[in-house]
Amino acid sequence: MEAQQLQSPSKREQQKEARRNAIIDAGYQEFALQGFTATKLDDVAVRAGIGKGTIYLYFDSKETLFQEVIRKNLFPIRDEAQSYAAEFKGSATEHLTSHFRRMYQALHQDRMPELVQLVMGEGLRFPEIADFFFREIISSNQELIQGIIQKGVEDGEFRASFNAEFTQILIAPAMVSALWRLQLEKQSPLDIEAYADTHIEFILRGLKT
Amino acid sequence: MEAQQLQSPSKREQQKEARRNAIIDAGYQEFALQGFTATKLDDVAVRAGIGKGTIYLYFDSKETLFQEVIRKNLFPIRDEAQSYAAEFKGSATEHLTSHFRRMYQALHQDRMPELVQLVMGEGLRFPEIADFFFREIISSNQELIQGIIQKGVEDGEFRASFNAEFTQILIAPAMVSALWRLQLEKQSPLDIEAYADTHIEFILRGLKT
DNA sequence: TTATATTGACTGACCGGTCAGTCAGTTTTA
DNA sequence: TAAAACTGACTGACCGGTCAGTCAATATAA
Repeated sequence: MEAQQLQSPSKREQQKEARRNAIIDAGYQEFALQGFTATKLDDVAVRAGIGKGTIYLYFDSKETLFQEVIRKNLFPIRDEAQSYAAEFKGSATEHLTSHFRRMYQALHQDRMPELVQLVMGEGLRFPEIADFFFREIISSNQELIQGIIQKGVEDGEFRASFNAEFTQILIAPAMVSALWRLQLEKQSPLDIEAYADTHIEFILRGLKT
Repeated sequence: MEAQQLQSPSKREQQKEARRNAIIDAGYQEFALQGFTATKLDDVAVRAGIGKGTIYLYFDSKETLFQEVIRKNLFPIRDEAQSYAAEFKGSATEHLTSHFRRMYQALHQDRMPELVQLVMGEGLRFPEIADFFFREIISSNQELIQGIIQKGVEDGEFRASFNAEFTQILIAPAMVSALWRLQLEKQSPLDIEAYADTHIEFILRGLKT
């Protein structure tokens, strides 16, 4: 029995895992659409195709579900960025360029802009999420960029005088582009391709020796 | 009698104006502290030292009050920036430097970081506020910066190849610094002075010929 | 000047709608 | 058939918005 469980989860366990993911998925879509406070668990349940009570078999509270939604959706992005960076072969300039290109791609795919707004607008009010977000996402990205810059300095590609402590200066325009696309597109459409090009060129120019 | 009313407002009229401002003030503080959705009009009333019903003698709804709070607090900043820019004498480099210094000062004074988060997180969900914010604040600031850059290009201080359409790239790091200060200070304190210095230097380096 | 009438600013108890969270009963699985 | 999973009607707290009544400020009358 135990051996069988280790080899392949029972039908029940598979079902449970599927349910859990369905709820997180539905939560993601509703939270992204409505924001945390305005999201109704009834709607999440309908979207997941289950009864509301079932949610409470998998999560303690709306807040817990919210945290899990954020977690589950940001982890893959971080992991992918890290493994990509670890394997990258090329100059610091090339690396930085491709890192930011991938960042733009990630930030504008699917419901990421909504997630950015969610985290910035409401998420950071939850200490747990602010903590998680900083520790797992921001820090990781900062260290990654700092690593690239340091290599660039060592190789003589980048100047040493830029205070690499402040990677926010490099990243912020990308975050803002996601928010803009989401909320101010009507007032003033943004050509993300051109924006990203301009931004990356600006960064390189600011860092080059 | 009528003459007297024109010269100095009656006691009632003074009272009315004072009340209105007290409510906006109280609303500002509560909204900044709790966010729009979580703010209770009861609390606003208590803070303003009045009954809840009174709010509805001055504003149609919670949303209207919110709009007025945003408006009242952002107008002065915009106006000051505009008149300062109009009178500025000096090179484009000096002008851009001082413009951004003033922007940092404005963004980090009083409850401005909270206001930034409020607008970015919840405000933009209200089309009216997104519209107002874009039309009265962002546009104005963009045009101002574009003007400075253009002068810099004409005077040969700045390169012509930067796409000045994307002023967001220049501004975003300042906005993000306000959010950081507000929410991520615990995880990783930010030295705003040094940050602003680095940012401004980075901008100039990116624009200079 | 004093007494009376009118105005309108203000109040807070109240109402109706909403929704997170619960639990007794039902269905599914092993 | 026992246990586990699931359900959705229900509850109670919450809160934006209302309105009948109060009272201070002002206008009018005596």
